[in-house]
Amino acid sequence: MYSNLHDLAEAKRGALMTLESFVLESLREALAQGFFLPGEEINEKELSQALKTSRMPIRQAIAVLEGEGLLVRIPRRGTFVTEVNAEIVEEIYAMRIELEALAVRRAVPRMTDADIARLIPFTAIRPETIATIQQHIEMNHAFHEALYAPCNWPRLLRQIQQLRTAIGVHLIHRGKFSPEREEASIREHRALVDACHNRDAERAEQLIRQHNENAKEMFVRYNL
Amino acid sequence: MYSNLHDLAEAKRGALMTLESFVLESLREALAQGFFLPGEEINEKELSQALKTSRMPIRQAIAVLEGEGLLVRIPRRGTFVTEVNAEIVEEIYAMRIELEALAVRRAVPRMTDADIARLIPFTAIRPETIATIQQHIEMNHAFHEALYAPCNWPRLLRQIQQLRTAIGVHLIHRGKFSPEREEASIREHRALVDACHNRDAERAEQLIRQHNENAKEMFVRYNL
DNA sequence: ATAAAATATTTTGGATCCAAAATACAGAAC
DNA sequence: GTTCTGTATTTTGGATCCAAAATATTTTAT
Repeated sequence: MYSNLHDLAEAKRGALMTLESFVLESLREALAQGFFLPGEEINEKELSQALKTSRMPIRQAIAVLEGEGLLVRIPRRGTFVTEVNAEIVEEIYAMRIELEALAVRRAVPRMTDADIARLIPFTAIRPETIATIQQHIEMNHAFHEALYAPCNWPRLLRQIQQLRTAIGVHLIHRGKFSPEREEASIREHRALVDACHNRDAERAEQLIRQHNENAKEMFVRYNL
Repeated sequence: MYSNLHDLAEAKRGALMTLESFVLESLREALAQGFFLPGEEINEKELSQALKTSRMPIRQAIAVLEGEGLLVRIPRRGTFVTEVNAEIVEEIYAMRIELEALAVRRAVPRMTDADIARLIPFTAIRPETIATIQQHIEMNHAFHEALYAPCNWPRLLRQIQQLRTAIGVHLIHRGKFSPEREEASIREHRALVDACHNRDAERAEQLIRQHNENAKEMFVRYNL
């Protein structure tokens, strides 16, 4: 549905330097928000009409996203949102577990009090207030971003971000919402923040590994 | 220099589906072979003349490589080969250590006898026969590719490949060649092949971590 | 009615064109 | 000689155009 995309896009129009980066940001956001189904075909013309540009910036942005692994182009056939099957989920989670462990290991000793303060609000969230998958993903995203940011390694952060988006696309559409998992997830976040507070990197790493293992477990059990 | 690039490119011309993928492969290869300096500017027009295409496929390919992190574009300024400084080397090696450990851990139990047979020739290489950085990188690349391939996870393999290329670009130009390290490296490869032969994934993982730690150590000591 | 073949339409990949921004260059002022 | 300013050139970003391939549609034959 390209009309939703149009609305979301209009918000950032003009704020960015080039039309290409405008399209890029819009597409990234749309992907993260689940406007497209995994495996869905992306039509350049429709996109260019929705975003009111020529096909050029679209083509450029699509190429970047292919490089990032979020889209797949098949020559002379078209562009498709990266498909996620059981095997790929295993692969992506395996990578995430290692990279996010690395990020936490490095972030914890570098956290300022302000960094930790930013994490506190997430521990106060009451599970009942999270009603949709979108909210869950958004909250989760914000928490993990804040948790890893102090590691201050842009490539690592970008890679984690990309792997999370790839899973997110799938989650939004096929994901069944489980209040129990939601509660457990927030409990695990709390434990993580505690470990950060004590500047216990080793414990934090262990917790983030377990957290991701649990998430994967839930994912493969209910969503595939 | 763009004339070398032209020669290397001609070899694959026509074999590929689209001009864009032809340009993409040529550029990737050129980067890996050190035709460009880290930080060097890429001129679209010159490139298109060297590869005898219009600017279109060049622009597309550059966008893909930006998505992969090998090139950086600054709006209205130009495209540059990703710069690598001491901090970035630390970051890339840290990611490599985790991801390559993961790849080996998964690859070893899945190796067929044929997979292991492919590794044997590398253990027989005599250090004296490796004379240039290029040869070193090429040999290293082939060995590691063969080592990780059986893990059969395309995203993981691609990511490792990208991180290795990013380091390689730098290594070729600034890298000082050390016969002692060369010898040690081949010894470490031999130990790795032994571990594979015994299907000892744990030992292989420990060895690849140490191998990469040593390589990083050498890199930061002599090349920065 | 179904399958195959021919035709029409859509859509991608590539080339060219144009405008605006950045860069390089030249000349003037101090 | 150096610095500032105004001009010329280069180069990127975007739009449009075109051809070839793929897809959809219609026609024809069985």
